[in-house]
Amino acid sequence: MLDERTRKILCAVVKNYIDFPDPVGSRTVAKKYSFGLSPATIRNIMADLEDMGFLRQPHTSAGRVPTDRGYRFYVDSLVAEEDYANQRLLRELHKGLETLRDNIDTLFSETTRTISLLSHYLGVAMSPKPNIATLKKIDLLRFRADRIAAVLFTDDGIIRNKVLSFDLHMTQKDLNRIAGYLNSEFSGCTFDEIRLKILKEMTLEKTICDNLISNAISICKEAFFLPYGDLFVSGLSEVLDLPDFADLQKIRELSRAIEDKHTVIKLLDKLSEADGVQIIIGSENSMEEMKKLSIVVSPCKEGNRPIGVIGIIGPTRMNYSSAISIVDTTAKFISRMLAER
Amino acid sequence: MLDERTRKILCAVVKNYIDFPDPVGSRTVAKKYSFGLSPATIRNIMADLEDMGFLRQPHTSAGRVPTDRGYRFYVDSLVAEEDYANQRLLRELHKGLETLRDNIDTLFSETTRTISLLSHYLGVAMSPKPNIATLKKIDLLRFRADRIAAVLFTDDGIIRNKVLSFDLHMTQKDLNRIAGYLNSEFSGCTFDEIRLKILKEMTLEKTICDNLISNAISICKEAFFLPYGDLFVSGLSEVLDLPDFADLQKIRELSRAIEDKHTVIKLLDKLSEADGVQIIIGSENSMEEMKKLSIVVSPCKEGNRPIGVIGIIGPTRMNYSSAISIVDTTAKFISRMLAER
DNA sequence: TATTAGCACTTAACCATTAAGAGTGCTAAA
DNA sequence: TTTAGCACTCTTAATGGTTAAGTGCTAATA
Repeated sequence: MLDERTRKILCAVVKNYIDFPDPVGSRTVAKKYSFGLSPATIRNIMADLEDMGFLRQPHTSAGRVPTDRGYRFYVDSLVAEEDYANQRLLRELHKGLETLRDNIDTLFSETTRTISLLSHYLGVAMSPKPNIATLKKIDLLRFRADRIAAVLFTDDGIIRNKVLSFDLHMTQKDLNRIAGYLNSEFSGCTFDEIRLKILKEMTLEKTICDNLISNAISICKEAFFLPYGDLFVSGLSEVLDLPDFADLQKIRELSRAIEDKHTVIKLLDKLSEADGVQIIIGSENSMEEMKKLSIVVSPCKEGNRPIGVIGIIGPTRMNYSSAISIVDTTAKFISRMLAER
Repeated sequence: MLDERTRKILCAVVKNYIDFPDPVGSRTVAKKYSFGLSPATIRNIMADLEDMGFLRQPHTSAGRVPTDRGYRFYVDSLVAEEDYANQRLLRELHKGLETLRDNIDTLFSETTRTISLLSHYLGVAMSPKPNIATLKKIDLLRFRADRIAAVLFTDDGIIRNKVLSFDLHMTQKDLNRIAGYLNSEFSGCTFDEIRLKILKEMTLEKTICDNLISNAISICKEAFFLPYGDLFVSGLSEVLDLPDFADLQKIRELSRAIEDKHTVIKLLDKLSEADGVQIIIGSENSMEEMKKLSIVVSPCKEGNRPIGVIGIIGPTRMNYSSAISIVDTTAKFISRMLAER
């Protein structure tokens, strides 16, 4: 569709605009990216690119600026080169995160910090949601007079606990028996499956005479309904230095976007099951507040199972090359680390 | 020191400046706050107040603006009136937080959201730090091949768990015995005390022949060193609408201030042991990035024991009256809720 | 036919100037 | 002691002129 020369000029414009936040003129392209063409020729080509929707002019007689479609073209033609920066990144990750292996929340929150420091954009991470984790073991422990603490062990290696109110008095022995029953019944099932089973059990309505089972079910009703994965964002002070957010309105939009955690979680969730780095540019985004931002994310996986998502949020004028490489390296590092434990 | 009339004029200036973000002129004060004095007289008094350091002029021939000292005077003379807004606040709190009682982290993060929504400033909260909690019970559970999960119950009602690496193979029975030993030894002690005891034990150096005790100690070495209380901040998009943060530099300072979690935690920590609402105005703040911000905080207590801190961060030109009332009401609400469980 | 040089035109950004408006300090009168 | 009046200061917004960057178009050129 685009011939070689046109393609190169488009990339040159995008690249230059990423490096310097001003509209790119034909002269600049001619000078900096020795095509052996005069500004006039390049002007013609740029006008074509504008017609095709890859570039646009902020106003008549300004230089050109990439559209989201232009960025998309550039990104697709990018091969994320594993450069020396990755070495530095890996060292950084080792130093900062190695000890956090067993505390997923801290791990993810520190990861966002590291990512944002290195990329100078926002670092984001979503910790694993419980519903596809499979239960390995449940322990029930007495706690205060009328409370039970359910400690849930899952194959994602995260220990979750939930406090349940329970008016009946039960000894630790009772609880152990119930836990034993639940383990035999549910271990190996995912949380989703367990919830389904419980609902079925409850609708069966057969008068459950077995006290143990009836108690077990009331416990389950609460225990397996856990909060969704958490969202971590950091690096606001990094992006405020970018000229893209020099204007108050932009900052407002950005902060509204990242404070709407619920929507961001849903967004990241969709991306958590794919493989490798994924990029969403500006208007490609379904989330209203994000239509002027780009996202570069990668799922973290332990084996095949998604265990969270990490990524970068920044302006559409983002250094995609470096962002991709940082996200990719970090996601792989974390995946490897989690697999090793 | 200040006569009645002077005091009233000072308060009028501060109040007006809080309501409208422009320097306050003598005419405005004369008109709006019927003192029965002409602008000229008020001008004289305002000049006096400036000499005394309660007001200042942004530039010659502008109206007056309160200094930090001026705000301080105003705040000290404020009686936080429990007004109808509190009723609304309480309803809001009931609706939003009641179900979260047993999940402290979610409770605190939701609280910041509620506070920021109501106050239109930043909501902050620090969840309890573990070091002054007293241990009620510890359970040790086998987990994967070489890991042990320590589940810690404390009198602040929070269940903490920590994963320990441990190369020796131990059965659940072994662990139960060790847990029993630890419970008999440490329950009723604060984490601080426990850490001290362990250190002492370790330096005793007497060849510990008892396998159980030696294992118990290695477990303790890890188990009782827990991450510090967490900091929650939300409501950035609220404050961005304030004229006080109309300028980029201010926003940068603010975001740097709240991203430096470590320092903020230290700051809040200091305030967590006092009683009731505390207010720090601008330059009174020891934290460099906060010298242009004000903080209104209150500890949450369960009985006598601090269990966290909640508060508001905003510009020095803050509606102190409403901020105080919101923080006070919320802190009391949470304290009561925690005590009831 | 594809490229280039030249030129008129557009626009934003910058600067200085101006005028309006708000508020002060000072002085003199009440 | 308070107030009225007035000259003065400073900010803000509007105005207009200039500059620099960059375009689109046309005509010449390889």
